[in-house]
Amino acid sequence: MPELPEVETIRRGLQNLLLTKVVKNTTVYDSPKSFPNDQHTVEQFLYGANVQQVRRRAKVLLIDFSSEYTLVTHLKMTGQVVFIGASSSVKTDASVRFAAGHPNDSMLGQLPDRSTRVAIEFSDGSHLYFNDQRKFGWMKLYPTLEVPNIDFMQRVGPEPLEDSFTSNEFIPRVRRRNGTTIKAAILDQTVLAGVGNIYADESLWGAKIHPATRVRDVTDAQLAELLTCIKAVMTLSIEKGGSTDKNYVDAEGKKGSYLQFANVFRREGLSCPRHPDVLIEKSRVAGRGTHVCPVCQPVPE
DNA sequence: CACTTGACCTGTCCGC
DNA sequence: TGCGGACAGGTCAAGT
Repeated sequence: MPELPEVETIRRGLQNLLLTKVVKNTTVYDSPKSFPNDQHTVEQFLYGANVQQVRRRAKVLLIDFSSEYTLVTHLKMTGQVVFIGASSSVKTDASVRFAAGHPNDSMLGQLPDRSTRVAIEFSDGSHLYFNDQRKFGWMKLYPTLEVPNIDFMQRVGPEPLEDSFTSNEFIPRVRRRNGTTIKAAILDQTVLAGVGNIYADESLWGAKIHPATRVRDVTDAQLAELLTCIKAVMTLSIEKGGSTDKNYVDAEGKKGSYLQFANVFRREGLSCPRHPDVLIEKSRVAGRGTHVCPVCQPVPE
């Protein structure tokens, strides 16, 4: 679920809340993919270190510490990050609690809970919880200088929202996947970073391209329009705090409301915004649930 | 090699 | 009501 806009929303919230926080302790629950580092490394390079900055690359969250180690987190599908401020006597509310990622009901209860994979305690008594129902996500520790050498970082494509990323670069990268469908191509993280199922469907609707169209059958002009739509959709989503289907609030008490603005995603059976009398259809493309307007996006030959 | 499918997991929803 | 199966969808490994 968390795609680029969701992780960027998380980054912005944590940047404000975590700066200068000092790590006091960590607890790893049932999370076989997290902290393969030996306990000695975690203790030596995390404990007593303070947060310098919070970065994002693609869908990966990067928390840099003064020890020149970086906490690298991938939320995959159901991961979430929850910050709870020091509150032994102070009542926990939106002013001290930040939650982002895939929402679930447990967020309204006490943490840690059944889905908690990692808990980080800071010296002021606040906590950062990494929760993940399905255990696909992970949290690992790397020397900051080695982060660019991680396999994923080596292979992941350009950031779509960089002004320097234009159709001049986008088109040849997509055409490397000429034999597959346009949806599979933009979901490929080595082509460009950060597009997941929601924004793939939304941007393809925006560019009026059927997701199952072979890349070779999409014109350069259409690809240029598609990139424009990817940028627009992601920019709007970040403004809206990302996508969530259940209610939650971030540090400022705002909801991630992008899905209210979605044109096709999870709107099967509802009317296309461009065609009030045409209903959105759902099918399966590139192994994912896929939403299209059958008039805007005619099925390819 | 290029592309597609399955595995990783758990919770939820739907039909019988 | 209970139960089995489909589904959710990011990424990597395995299969075609």
